[in-house]
Amino acid sequence: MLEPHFLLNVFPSNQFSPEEQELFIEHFVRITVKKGDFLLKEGKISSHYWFIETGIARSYAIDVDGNDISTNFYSVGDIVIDWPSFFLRNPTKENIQALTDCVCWQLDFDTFQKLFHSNEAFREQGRTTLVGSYFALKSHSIAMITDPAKDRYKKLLQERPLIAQNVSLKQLATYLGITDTSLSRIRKEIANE
Amino acid sequence: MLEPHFLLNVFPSNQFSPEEQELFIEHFVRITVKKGDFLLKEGKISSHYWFIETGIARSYAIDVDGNDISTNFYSVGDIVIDWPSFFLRNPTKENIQALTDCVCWQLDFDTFQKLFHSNEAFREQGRTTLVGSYFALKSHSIAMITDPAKDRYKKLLQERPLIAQNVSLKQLATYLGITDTSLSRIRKEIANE
DNA sequence: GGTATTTCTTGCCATAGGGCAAGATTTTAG
DNA sequence: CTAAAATCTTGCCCTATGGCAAGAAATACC
Repeated sequence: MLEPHFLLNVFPSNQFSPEEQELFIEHFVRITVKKGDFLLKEGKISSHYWFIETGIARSYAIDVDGNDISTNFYSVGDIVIDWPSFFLRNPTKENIQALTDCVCWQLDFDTFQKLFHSNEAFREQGRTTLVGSYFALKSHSIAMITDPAKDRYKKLLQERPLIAQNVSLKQLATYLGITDTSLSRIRKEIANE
Repeated sequence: MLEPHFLLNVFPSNQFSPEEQELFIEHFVRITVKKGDFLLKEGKISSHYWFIETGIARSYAIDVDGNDISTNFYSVGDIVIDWPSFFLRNPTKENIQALTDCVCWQLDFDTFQKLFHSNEAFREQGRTTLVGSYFALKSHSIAMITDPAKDRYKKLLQERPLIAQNVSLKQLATYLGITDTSLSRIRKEIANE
């Protein structure tokens, strides 16, 4: 029995016609990435984005003191994209690295533009996805102000268990805005509750 | 001598044809807002956005403990929009309030959609503006982790002096993720440098 | 112009989380 | 299978920032 194409989850039939599905799918390229490989490196202009079929990835920025700060994590079904670099055609300040071997579906900027300006449904979905990322970022950003570190970690555990359980302490900690030492203590506290 | 229309700054002639400029401008409505009035209230679905011709505004969210957290400030030339509520048609969690009397140019969702799907230049600009907001939010969010409060305040002073000098201590402080007490002390330290 | 209200400053002490370093544990790689 | 490297835990003490409350200053209002 033939598996349905992974990208049908991304372009589901309740939102896209069969013709649209076929059109979009034929423009994506399947790539595989080894653990540790980079999808994007600081200083480059991002010319692609990806949907993850299998695996986990992380984006991070390097601050003035050389510390590595996780900005996001990506797992199955997620879009992996550096929005500003991809759309503003700027050199990025972020790195995106595979934390495990990954299978991804890749689209390049020019192809994206063609689809974006020619197909209304694609356009609406693109905009919705971007706004969704914006909303997630804002929620995280507000939580950093209002919630104590332990609550932020608990939320991550609940909302993204796959991430919380498969990413190293250090990398999770910087995403939560704390040190690995503190996160270790928080885990201990939670274990004792 | 006739003043050029304010919106020509928003749709400059190096990016838009005279026909496009006229098309866009005729769809915007000029509104005035009194100090203290709300452009948007928590729970509503945002159906408009605005460009500020004169005045200052602030958006804020109320956290679980009832504290008011500033999420952004807006001054002359800025777009005032709740991206998620406007595009996802969700009830918003934010409030947007005029801090001074304001003159704004307003566009409604349906008109926006019509222009967005019919005009490529409008679409490109809309996307660029949204990505710009995303980038600003991400920068602020990373700074909250990597920079001490004093540096964050100095950056605000430098990048948005009009805001830093015209918004109350309390409202600035929550935006920076600290208390008004701490910001007061930071100001004192800076004054003594 | 004077009173009420809001905003800002400051002191005192409390606390979340950080810095460092040693040791324990787990993972990686030959 | 074993050694090296990476990751995680823990102790000790430190620092940035918070909480509260009183007084000072600025602003709004009649």
